[in-house]
Amino acid sequence: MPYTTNDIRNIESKWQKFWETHKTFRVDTDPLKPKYYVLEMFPYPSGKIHMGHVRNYTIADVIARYKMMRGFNVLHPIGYDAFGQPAENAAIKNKTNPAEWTYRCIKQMHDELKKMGFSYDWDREFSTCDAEYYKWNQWIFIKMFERGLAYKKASSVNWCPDCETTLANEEVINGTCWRCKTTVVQKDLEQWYLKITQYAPSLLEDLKKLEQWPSRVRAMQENWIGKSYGVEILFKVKDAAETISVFTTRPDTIFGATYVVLAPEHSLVKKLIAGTKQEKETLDFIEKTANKSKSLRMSGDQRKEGVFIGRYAINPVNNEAIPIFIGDYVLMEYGTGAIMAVPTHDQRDFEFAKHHKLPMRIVIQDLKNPSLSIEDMSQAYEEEGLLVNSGEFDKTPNEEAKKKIAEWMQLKGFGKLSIHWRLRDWLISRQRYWGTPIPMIYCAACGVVPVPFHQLPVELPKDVTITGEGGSPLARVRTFVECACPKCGKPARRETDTMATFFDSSWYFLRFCSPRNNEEIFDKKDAQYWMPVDQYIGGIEHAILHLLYARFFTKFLKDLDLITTDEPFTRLLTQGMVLKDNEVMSKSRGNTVDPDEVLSQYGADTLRLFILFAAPPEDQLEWNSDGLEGSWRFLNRVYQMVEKRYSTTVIPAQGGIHNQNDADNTLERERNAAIKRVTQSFEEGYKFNTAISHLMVLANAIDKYSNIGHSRESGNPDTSQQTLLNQSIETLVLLLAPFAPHVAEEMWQMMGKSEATIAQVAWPTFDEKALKTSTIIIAVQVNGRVRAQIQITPDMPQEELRKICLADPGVAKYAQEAAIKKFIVVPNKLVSIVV
RNA sequence: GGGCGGGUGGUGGAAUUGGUAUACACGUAGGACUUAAAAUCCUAUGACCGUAAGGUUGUGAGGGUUCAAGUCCCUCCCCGCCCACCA
Repeated sequence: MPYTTNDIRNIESKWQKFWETHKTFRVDTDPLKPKYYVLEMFPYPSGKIHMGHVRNYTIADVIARYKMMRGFNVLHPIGYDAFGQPAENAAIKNKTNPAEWTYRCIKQMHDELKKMGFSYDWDREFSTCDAEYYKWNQWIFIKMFERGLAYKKASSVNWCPDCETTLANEEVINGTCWRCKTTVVQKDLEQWYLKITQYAPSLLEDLKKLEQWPSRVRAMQENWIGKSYGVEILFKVKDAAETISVFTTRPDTIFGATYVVLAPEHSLVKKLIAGTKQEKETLDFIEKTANKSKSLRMSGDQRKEGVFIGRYAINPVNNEAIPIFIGDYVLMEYGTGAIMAVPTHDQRDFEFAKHHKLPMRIVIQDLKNPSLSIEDMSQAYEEEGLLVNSGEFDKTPNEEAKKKIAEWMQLKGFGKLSIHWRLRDWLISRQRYWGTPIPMIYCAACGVVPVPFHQLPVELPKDVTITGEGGSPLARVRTFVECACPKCGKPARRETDTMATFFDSSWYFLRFCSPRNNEEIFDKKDAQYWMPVDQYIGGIEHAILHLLYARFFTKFLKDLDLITTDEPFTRLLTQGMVLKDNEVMSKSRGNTVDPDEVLSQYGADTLRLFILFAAPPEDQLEWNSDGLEGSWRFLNRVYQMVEKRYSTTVIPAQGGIHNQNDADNTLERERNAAIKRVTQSFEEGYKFNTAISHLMVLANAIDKYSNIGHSRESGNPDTSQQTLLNQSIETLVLLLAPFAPHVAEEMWQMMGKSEATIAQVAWPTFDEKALKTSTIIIAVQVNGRVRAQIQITPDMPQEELRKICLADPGVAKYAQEAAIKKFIVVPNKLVSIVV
């Protein structure tokens, strides 16, 4: 019977219904069974799933199903990262409510995921916009507040004029808003921050534990956290009481410091310029810089601007008076907001010094080319060398001098060793509606007061008009804003900012452990059993933000003694992008392929199989509809193979295998080899593309064997051959089950197996002995060229092998016994003869 | 500028980690079946020379180590991603 699109629809919906009614993938905490927690990065519910989702979730599903067949208690949940701006934009556009729009999208997404046949425990499904979930966001926030990890601070923040909200540093991409690409500007605001910097040392240190993360993700996090060792050096200001502290990682160049630069916002600047001739010029410059957006200031190829402020600093190592500048290339947020400038050995200082015609002094000489001179320099010399013009440190290699000078300065009291981090505290306030309300109350008498636990959740008011203009929508809802102070009971005002959505996704994997618990954030016992996530899967775009925040929250919750693990994700897989015509598939490019259309034409199994077969999971995947057709053909072939064998005749399933001839042995070997290789591709790095190729090899072998069987003169193959054939097909179906679960179920049922669902049948095992062959073919090389293929018995002794080799005409043509210099044997692989 | 990946047939990709390069698929060509088409099946398929047997060559380029290199070492070119005035 041909296998049609209609058959597929029927088969797939039949088994989806079966899994649903039997709750096949529902799991509970069971301390007697080994657990396995597979998780994909949950989706933002935009309504439709795209190929990126399909790829991500298919990879996760195949792993989950495999682990299930290996006997693990597998937790494989799904939820929705449902807060965020698109819902507000859609609400404005469609004149609806963000909640309504979001829940409609979730429903649609839920149905699409079901059609893919993913093995989720649907009983654990939730959305972050459910009050039952975000209540615990608020709870975490208050716990952080109580420990000083959530705090309010006025500062210059990144502001997106289009979204009318603040952005975290991590959300500013090349000076633009990560969401709408509008140029980000600076604005002074009072905002809530999370003190992630307190965890910087452990976030960095514990990266070492994450051996099963891609090295590039670890490297990206390491760069982002950005630990640097250096020295804070104190420069006294000439004729003043003030001292400037500068941070440097290059103390070896201190003798070459010819000026000092402060950030324009530096707190000392106004004090130092009071009454100087340069006062007005300096103030003008500060004003000018403040109007420049931070992104513009931070882009590297900007000309370095600055002005002399009319004051001098004393270099502590040589008592030289050097001018003090303010410059836009010095950032207040990093280090101490002040630098010592060594133009000869720092490119930025070099450019600044050239522009302002400032003095330079070489303090490191190039070992290979010792004629380095200021006149000839066209750029700073940042390589290694020996110190010169550096007093007692002359002739010291600069790497060594770094340490020596740092220690010497510490001893003399000129400075102290210090460590600086690139990581900044995380700004989480958003002036938006569709997010978790920050559970804080402002009371004129009591100050900032957290909402008490029994009043949680602080629910989002339902009837709010979203216009996208005029700042936070919540601020205009009187019934929301006006409240009683929990401490003194007097009228107070509620915080109207909501949390950044990254907050929601920083701990959802814990909530999946006990999603219906309304008394606690999660059940400690459940979390203890399921955590950490054994396999996490998602896009590389989350390498920094989400993964760093999730690690931070995990560490914090561990410090609250709620969990025992300090890292959330043991193993991480970052799947590659889906491309079409060599470009990333995206709506804006208009080159998307709708999974829904593929589903209605080919069904989920074909789509799953293609997407896994076309490329290894971590690589980019080029969409190819011909390849899709190929996956369809393969499934069809296997289906017909099973149907032909099991639907018409009853086949005796009894009897052992007594392999009689080469064909029998070959098939049995291929069967075992397929089990071995497919299993390996799961256990050693998820090479699903080769796993599927091994399934195809087995299918080819079965076909070949059946064809021989039909042409046998003796007519029907005997019982043992029937059994071998059945067993091989059975193996093929079992190995196929994680990849194409619907067809596999159907075939399993057709085969009359007693188990209700193949998803719970044990994964097949192989016998190493069956992989052996009685004869093998090896290559014979003469002087590195393959000259013959010879058939030998395994592990043949060298003398015999030598005879056989030389007797081969192809070898004899190039090598005679007398001329042999070397005779190298790679056991059971090849022979290499040197003449 | 810094970090991390890559570069293999017409295409997607394999290669047991130094041991017969191109598994498996896609595509293409030829054939079978068919009134015909689709579907399916069979055969061939890195390039070059040759009717063939066979030979030469071949994993971005060039060198090296080795009996043997896609894999190791050196020099260089190109592509992708991430970070970047971070002192």
